Amino acid sequence: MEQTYTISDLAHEFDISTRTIRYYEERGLIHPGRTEGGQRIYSRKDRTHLRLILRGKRFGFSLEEIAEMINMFDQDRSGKKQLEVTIQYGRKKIKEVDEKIQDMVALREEMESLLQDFQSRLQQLKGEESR
Amino acid sequence: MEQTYTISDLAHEFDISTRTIRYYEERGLIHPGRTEGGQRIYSRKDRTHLRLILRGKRFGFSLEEIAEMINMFDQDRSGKKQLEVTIQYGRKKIKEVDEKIQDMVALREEMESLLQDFQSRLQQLKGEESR
DNA sequence: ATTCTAGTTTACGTTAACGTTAATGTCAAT
DNA sequence: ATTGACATTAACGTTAACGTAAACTAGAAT
Repeated sequence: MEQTYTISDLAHEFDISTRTIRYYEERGLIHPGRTEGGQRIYSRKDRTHLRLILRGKRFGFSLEEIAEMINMFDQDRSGKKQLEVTIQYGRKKIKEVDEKIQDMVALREEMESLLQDFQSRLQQLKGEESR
Repeated sequence: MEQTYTISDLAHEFDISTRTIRYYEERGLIHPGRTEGGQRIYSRKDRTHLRLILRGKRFGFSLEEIAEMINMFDQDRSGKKQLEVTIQYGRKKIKEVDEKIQDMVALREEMESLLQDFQSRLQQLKGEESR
Protein backbone atom coordinates (compact mmCIF):
# COMPACT_ATOMS: atom_id res chain seq x y z
CA MET A 1 0.00 0.00 0.00
CA GLU A 2 2.73 2.41 1.01
CA GLN A 3 4.65 3.26 -2.12
CA THR A 4 8.44 2.94 -1.75
CA TYR A 5 11.47 3.45 -3.99
CA THR A 6 15.00 2.14 -4.35
CA ILE A 7 17.90 4.52 -4.59
CA SER A 8 18.23 4.07 -8.33
CA ASP A 9 14.50 4.65 -8.83
CA LEU A 10 14.94 8.13 -7.46
CA ALA A 11 18.28 8.66 -9.16
CA HIS A 12 16.61 8.01 -12.50
CA GLU A 13 13.53 10.04 -11.74
CA PHE A 14 15.48 13.14 -10.75
CA ASP A 15 18.43 12.52 -13.04
CA ILE A 16 21.07 12.62 -10.31
CA SER A 17 23.60 10.02 -9.17
CA THR A 18 23.09 7.57 -6.32
CA ARG A 19 26.20 9.09 -4.78
CA THR A 20 24.42 12.43 -4.65
CA ILE A 21 21.40 10.91 -2.90
CA ARG A 22 23.61 9.19 -0.33
CA TYR A 23 25.49 12.42 0.15
CA TYR A 24 22.27 14.24 0.96
CA GLU A 25 21.59 11.61 3.60
CA GLU A 26 25.13 12.00 4.94
CA ARG A 27 24.42 15.71 5.32
CA GLY A 28 21.18 15.01 7.15
CA LEU A 29 18.75 16.10 4.44
CA ILE A 30 16.90 12.80 4.10
CA HIS A 31 16.42 9.80 6.35
CA PRO A 32 15.41 6.72 4.38
CA GLY A 33 14.60 3.40 6.05
CA ARG A 34 16.50 0.17 5.55
CA THR A 35 15.66 -3.38 4.52
CA GLU A 36 16.60 -6.44 6.55
CA GLY A 37 19.76 -6.69 4.47
CA GLY A 38 20.67 -3.05 4.97
CA GLN A 39 19.57 -1.50 1.69
CA ARG A 40 17.92 1.89 1.67
CA ILE A 41 14.17 2.20 1.14
CA TYR A 42 12.73 5.58 0.26
CA SER A 43 9.19 6.63 1.13
CA ARG A 44 6.97 9.15 -0.64
CA LYS A 45 8.03 11.65 1.95
CA ASP A 46 11.72 11.09 1.16
CA ARG A 47 10.89 11.61 -2.50
CA THR A 48 9.16 14.88 -1.70
CA HIS A 49 12.17 15.97 0.29
CA LEU A 50 14.44 15.23 -2.62
CA ARG A 51 12.31 17.36 -4.88
CA LEU A 52 12.52 20.19 -2.39
CA ILE A 53 16.29 19.86 -2.12
CA LEU A 54 16.77 20.05 -5.87
CA ARG A 55 14.43 23.01 -6.12
CA GLY A 56 16.35 24.83 -3.43
CA LYS A 57 19.62 24.09 -5.18
CA ARG A 58 18.42 25.65 -8.37
CA PHE A 59 17.98 28.91 -6.51
CA GLY A 60 21.50 28.94 -5.18
CA PHE A 61 20.70 27.82 -1.65
CA SER A 62 23.46 25.76 -0.07
CA LEU A 63 22.75 22.27 1.24
CA GLU A 64 23.22 23.60 4.73
CA GLU A 65 20.54 26.24 4.25
CA ILE A 66 18.23 23.68 2.73
CA ALA A 67 18.83 21.30 5.61
CA GLU A 68 17.96 24.08 8.02
CA MET A 69 14.67 24.73 6.25
CA ILE A 70 13.68 21.09 5.93
CA ASN A 71 14.41 20.26 9.52
CA MET A 72 12.64 23.38 10.66
CA PHE A 73 9.47 22.46 8.85
CA ASP A 74 9.74 18.78 9.42
CA GLN A 75 10.06 18.26 13.12
CA ASP A 76 7.28 17.57 15.49
CA ARG A 77 6.10 21.03 16.53
CA SER A 78 3.56 20.43 19.19
CA GLY A 79 4.41 23.17 21.66
CA LYS A 80 3.04 26.65 21.28
CA LYS A 81 6.44 28.27 21.66
CA GLN A 82 7.93 25.91 19.08
CA LEU A 83 5.16 26.74 16.65
CA GLU A 84 5.68 30.44 17.06
CA VAL A 85 9.42 30.17 16.45
CA THR A 86 8.84 28.06 13.37
CA ILE A 87 6.35 30.54 11.99
CA GLN A 88 8.75 33.42 12.53
CA TYR A 89 11.49 31.51 10.74
CA GLY A 90 9.16 30.64 7.91
CA ARG A 91 8.11 34.26 7.43
CA LYS A 92 11.78 35.24 7.26
CA LYS A 93 12.55 32.61 4.65
CA ILE A 94 9.55 33.57 2.56
CA LYS A 95 10.73 37.14 2.66
CA GLU A 96 14.14 36.03 1.38
CA VAL A 97 12.49 34.18 -1.46
CA ASP A 98 10.37 37.23 -2.26
CA GLU A 99 13.48 39.35 -2.47
CA LYS A 100 15.14 36.87 -4.78
CA ILE A 101 12.08 36.90 -7.00
CA GLN A 102 12.09 40.69 -7.16
CA ASP A 103 15.79 40.69 -7.90
CA MET A 104 15.26 38.18 -10.62
CA VAL A 105 12.46 40.11 -12.22
CA ALA A 106 14.77 43.12 -12.29
CA LEU A 107 17.44 41.08 -14.04
CA ARG A 108 14.88 39.85 -16.52
CA GLU A 109 13.89 43.41 -17.34
CA GLU A 110 17.50 44.47 -17.79
CA MET A 111 18.05 41.64 -20.22
CA GLU A 112 14.85 42.45 -22.03
CA SER A 113 15.82 46.06 -22.57
CA LEU A 114 19.24 44.99 -23.84
CA LEU A 115 17.49 42.76 -26.31
CA GLN A 116 15.15 45.53 -27.44
CA ASP A 117 18.26 47.50 -28.17
CA PHE A 118 19.73 44.79 -30.33
CA GLN A 119 16.39 44.28 -32.02
CA SER A 120 16.11 47.89 -33.11
CA ARG A 121 19.69 47.86 -34.32
CA LEU A 122 18.83 44.85 -36.42
CA GLN A 123 15.77 46.59 -37.83
CA GLN A 124 17.98 49.55 -38.66
CA LEU A 125 20.35 47.31 -40.60
CA LYS A 126 17.49 45.72 -42.47
CA GLY A 127 16.18 49.14 -43.38
CA GLU A 128 19.49 50.28 -44.80
CA GLU A 129 19.76 47.06 -46.74
CA SER A 130 16.53 47.56 -48.71
CA ARG A 131 17.30 51.14 -49.53
CA MET B 1 35.46 63.88 -15.72
CA GLU B 2 35.43 60.11 -16.12
CA GLN B 3 34.69 58.64 -12.73
CA THR B 4 37.08 55.83 -11.73
CA TYR B 5 37.55 53.56 -8.72
CA THR B 6 40.32 51.69 -6.95
CA ILE B 7 39.95 48.03 -6.18
CA SER B 8 39.18 48.68 -2.53
CA ASP B 9 36.57 51.28 -3.43
CA LEU B 10 34.61 48.57 -5.18
CA ALA B 11 35.40 45.97 -2.56
CA HIS B 12 33.84 48.21 0.08
CA GLU B 13 30.88 49.20 -2.04
CA PHE B 14 29.91 45.64 -2.84
CA ASP B 15 31.18 44.12 0.37
CA ILE B 16 33.46 41.57 -1.23
CA SER B 17 37.22 41.03 -0.98
CA THR B 18 39.81 42.45 -3.34
CA ARG B 19 40.87 38.90 -3.96
CA THR B 20 37.41 38.18 -5.28
CA ILE B 21 37.56 41.13 -7.66
CA ARG B 22 40.94 40.07 -8.97
CA TYR B 23 39.66 36.56 -9.35
CA TYR B 24 36.80 37.78 -11.53
CA GLU B 25 39.34 39.49 -13.73
CA GLU B 26 41.43 36.32 -13.81
CA ARG B 27 38.35 34.50 -15.09
CA GLY B 28 37.77 37.13 -17.76
CA LEU B 29 34.68 38.77 -16.29
CA ILE B 30 36.11 42.29 -16.01
CA HIS B 31 38.93 44.15 -17.73
CA PRO B 32 40.08 47.14 -15.70
CA GLY B 33 42.80 49.52 -16.89
CA ARG B 34 46.14 50.12 -15.21
CA THR B 35 48.04 53.10 -13.88
CA GLU B 36 51.61 53.91 -14.88
CA GLY B 37 52.75 51.98 -11.82
CA GLY B 38 50.64 48.95 -12.62
CA GLN B 39 47.69 49.39 -10.29
CA ARG B 40 44.20 48.59 -11.46
CA ILE B 41 41.74 51.39 -12.29
CA TYR B 42 38.07 50.58 -12.60
CA SER B 43 35.66 52.51 -14.82
CA ARG B 44 31.91 52.93 -14.37
CA LYS B 45 31.46 50.15 -16.86
CA ASP B 46 33.59 47.80 -14.77
CA ARG B 47 31.48 48.72 -11.79
CA THR B 48 28.31 47.91 -13.68
CA HIS B 49 29.79 44.60 -14.68
CA LEU B 50 30.58 43.79 -11.10
CA ARG B 51 27.00 44.47 -10.11
CA LEU B 52 25.81 42.16 -12.84
CA ILE B 53 28.18 39.42 -11.75
CA LEU B 54 27.00 39.55 -8.16
CA ARG B 55 23.38 39.56 -9.25
CA GLY B 56 23.97 36.51 -11.40
CA LYS B 57 25.68 34.75 -8.54
CA ARG B 58 22.72 35.26 -6.27
CA PHE B 59 20.64 33.24 -8.73
CA GLY B 60 23.00 30.33 -8.74
CA PHE B 61 24.64 31.02 -12.08
CA SER B 62 28.28 29.92 -12.25
CA LEU B 63 31.00 32.42 -13.06
CA GLU B 64 31.46 30.65 -16.36
CA GLU B 65 27.82 31.16 -17.31
CA ILE B 66 27.99 34.78 -16.23
CA ALA B 67 31.13 35.32 -18.28
CA GLU B 68 29.36 33.87 -21.29
CA MET B 69 26.45 36.27 -20.87
CA ILE B 70 28.57 39.35 -20.29
CA ASN B 71 30.84 38.73 -23.22
CA MET B 72 27.87 37.93 -25.41
CA PHE B 73 26.17 41.22 -24.65
CA ASP B 74 29.30 43.25 -24.47
CA GLN B 75 31.07 42.74 -27.72
CA ASP B 76 30.78 44.90 -30.72
CA ARG B 77 27.88 43.40 -32.65
CA SER B 78 27.75 45.33 -35.86
CA GLY B 79 27.04 42.56 -38.35
CA LYS B 80 23.50 41.41 -39.03
CA LYS B 81 24.37 37.77 -38.49
CA GLN B 82 26.10 38.59 -35.23
CA LEU B 83 23.09 40.54 -34.05
CA GLU B 84 20.73 37.72 -34.86
CA VAL B 85 22.85 35.19 -32.98
CA THR B 86 23.04 37.48 -29.98
CA ILE B 87 19.30 38.00 -29.97
CA GLN B 88 18.70 34.26 -30.12
CA TYR B 89 21.04 33.74 -27.20
CA GLY B 90 19.37 36.49 -25.23
CA ARG B 91 15.92 35.03 -25.80
CA LYS B 92 17.18 31.70 -24.53
CA LYS B 93 18.67 33.21 -21.40
CA ILE B 94 15.53 35.20 -20.66
CA LYS B 95 13.55 32.00 -20.98
CA GLU B 96 15.84 30.36 -18.43
CA VAL B 97 15.32 33.26 -16.06
CA ASP B 98 11.55 33.06 -16.58
CA GLU B 99 11.62 29.40 -15.67
CA LYS B 100 13.60 30.11 -12.55
CA ILE B 101 11.10 32.76 -11.55
CA GLN B 102 8.19 30.39 -12.06
CA ASP B 103 9.98 27.71 -10.09
CA MET B 104 10.62 30.15 -7.33
CA VAL B 105 7.04 31.32 -7.15
CA ALA B 106 6.04 27.68 -6.79
CA LEU B 107 8.46 27.26 -3.88
CA ARG B 108 7.09 30.40 -2.29
CA GLU B 109 3.59 29.00 -2.48
CA GLU B 110 4.67 25.69 -0.98
CA MET B 111 6.25 27.50 1.92
CA GLU B 112 3.22 29.69 2.35
CA SER B 113 0.86 26.76 2.58
CA LEU B 114 3.12 25.07 5.13
CA LEU B 115 2.99 28.23 7.17
CA GLN B 116 -0.79 28.42 6.94
CA ASP B 117 -0.78 24.93 8.36
CA PHE B 118 1.33 25.93 11.33
CA GLN B 119 -0.74 29.05 11.82
CA SER B 120 -3.97 27.12 12.14
CA ARG B 121 -2.36 24.62 14.50
CA LEU B 122 -1.31 27.54 16.64
CA GLN B 123 -4.82 28.95 16.61
CA GLN B 124 -6.04 25.52 17.63
CA LEU B 125 -3.71 25.49 20.62
CA LYS B 126 -4.77 28.97 21.63
CA GLY B 127 -8.39 27.90 21.42
CA GLU B 128 -7.85 24.90 23.71
CA GLU B 129 -5.94 27.07 26.11
CA SER B 130 -8.83 29.48 26.72
CA ARG B 131 -11.34 26.75 27.18
C1' DA C 1 22.83 -22.98 -6.44
C1' DT C 2 24.67 -19.75 -9.21
C1' DT C 3 24.70 -15.68 -11.77
C1' DC C 4 23.65 -10.94 -12.57
C1' DT C 5 22.30 -6.56 -11.34
C1' DA C 6 22.07 -3.26 -8.03
C1' DG C 7 23.31 -1.94 -3.39
C1' DT C 8 26.83 -0.88 0.60
C1' DT C 9 30.90 1.38 2.86
C1' DT C 10 35.43 3.44 2.72
C1' DA C 11 38.37 6.43 1.03
C1' DC C 12 40.79 9.12 -2.04
C1' DG C 13 40.20 12.57 -6.12
C1' DT C 14 38.26 16.77 -8.34
C1' DT C 15 36.48 21.43 -9.37
C1' DA C 16 34.82 26.08 -8.47
C1' DA C 17 35.38 29.99 -5.89
C1' DC C 18 37.60 32.05 -3.25
C1' DG C 19 40.98 32.78 1.57
C1' DT C 20 45.51 33.46 3.25
C1' DT C 21 50.26 34.40 3.42
C1' DA C 22 54.61 36.19 1.82
C1' DA C 23 57.49 39.09 -0.44
C1' DT C 24 57.51 43.30 -2.77
C1' DG C 25 55.96 47.69 -5.06
C1' DT C 26 53.04 52.32 -5.44
C1' DC C 27 51.15 56.58 -4.05
C1' DA C 28 49.53 60.34 -1.18
C1' DA C 29 50.72 62.92 2.66
C1' DT C 30 53.76 64.76 5.76
C1' DA D 1 62.71 61.42 1.84
C1' DT D 2 60.16 58.67 4.65
C1' DT D 3 56.16 56.75 6.41
C1' DG D 4 51.76 54.35 6.20
C1' DA D 5 48.04 52.69 3.73
C1' DC D 6 46.96 50.30 -0.07
C1' DA D 7 48.49 47.71 -4.21
C1' DT D 8 50.80 43.67 -6.88
C1' DT D 9 51.93 38.71 -8.06
C1' DA D 10 52.69 33.96 -6.80
C1' DA D 11 51.53 30.16 -4.62
C1' DC D 12 49.62 27.22 -1.48
C1' DG D 13 45.25 26.23 1.47
C1' DT D 14 40.22 25.48 2.11
C1' DT D 15 35.37 24.18 1.61
C1' DA D 16 31.22 22.44 -0.60
C1' DA D 17 29.43 19.13 -3.45
C1' DC D 18 29.95 15.69 -5.46
C1' DG D 19 32.89 11.76 -8.81
C1' DT D 20 35.28 7.54 -8.89
C1' DA D 21 37.29 3.23 -7.66
C1' DA D 22 37.71 -0.87 -4.79
C1' DA D 23 36.17 -4.52 -2.21
C1' DC D 24 32.24 -6.52 -0.67
C1' DT D 25 26.92 -7.84 0.01
C1' DA D 26 21.80 -8.36 -1.14
C1' DG D 27 18.18 -9.71 -3.86
C1' DA D 28 15.98 -11.19 -8.15
C1' DA D 29 16.06 -14.40 -11.89
C1' DT D 30 17.34 -18.45 -14.02
